[in-house]
Amino acid sequence: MEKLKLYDAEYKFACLIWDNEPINSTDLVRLCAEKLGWKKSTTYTVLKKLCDRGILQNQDAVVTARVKREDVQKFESTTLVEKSFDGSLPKFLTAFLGERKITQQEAEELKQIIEEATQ
Amino acid sequence: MEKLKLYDAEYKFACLIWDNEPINSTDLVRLCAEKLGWKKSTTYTVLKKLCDRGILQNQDAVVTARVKREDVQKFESTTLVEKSFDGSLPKFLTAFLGERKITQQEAEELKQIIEEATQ
DNA sequence: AGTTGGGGTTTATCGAAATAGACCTAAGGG
DNA sequence: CCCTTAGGTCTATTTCGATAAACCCCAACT
Repeated sequence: MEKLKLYDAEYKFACLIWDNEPINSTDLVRLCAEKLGWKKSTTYTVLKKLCDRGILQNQDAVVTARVKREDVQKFESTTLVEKSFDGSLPKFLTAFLGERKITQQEAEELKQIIEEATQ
Repeated sequence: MEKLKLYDAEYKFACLIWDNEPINSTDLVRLCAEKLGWKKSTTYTVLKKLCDRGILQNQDAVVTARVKREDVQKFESTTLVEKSFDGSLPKFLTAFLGERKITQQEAEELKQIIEEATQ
């Protein structure tokens, strides 16, 4: 299950599905035409690839996701932190914040999340 | 100056420069051959592109960076958070941590970083 | 004068992501 | 019975990131 890597077009496509599943495939073609400017065959091509990779499924013209959005997000964020920050979350956070300032409230929220992940 | 986006090969290359600047271009060719398995022309091709984009510079065969590693890292992390998490750092953090647990010490470090960014 | 090595540029190749064209089959309506 | 439409496949085409081949200039050395 290591193919959680989605390319840009695939990711946008998957987002439409996460936001609308379960969705009929013909409706999906319409939606992609509208939101992404895709032709019918483009939609089916990408859909098939993601189905083959086990990310989505298409049964009786009903498309659903087999992989949760959070799993893909986690994969992406982990990949970035590993690639650019030695796997170090503090390094990531330092870079992300830079000179940026956050409000008291955001800070509390973040600390809460950290608290909950502390063993 | 909005072209801080580096592709994978470009990023690896830039890392070598950040780690070794200032570096003579011929030495850089050697280094890339060793570390990345690149031919001379590959090195010069990528070098030129990054110079044209203002990321690096090559003056009298001495290569240096014009953009700081931190700026690229900040751009990358910001881009990810915007693309996948609505620009919300808490959402990112939640996804990144998932079921993962962190040690007391890491938690302290993170909270410290947050503290410093709180206005 | 010929060769070697440093310092490059210009143009090409190659694979893969992104997108689409052409075509196919089955069901249903007039 | 023909035509349309839903639902889909298979095979291009286009684009671009990654990599390199071939070539060029010039200074130094022999």
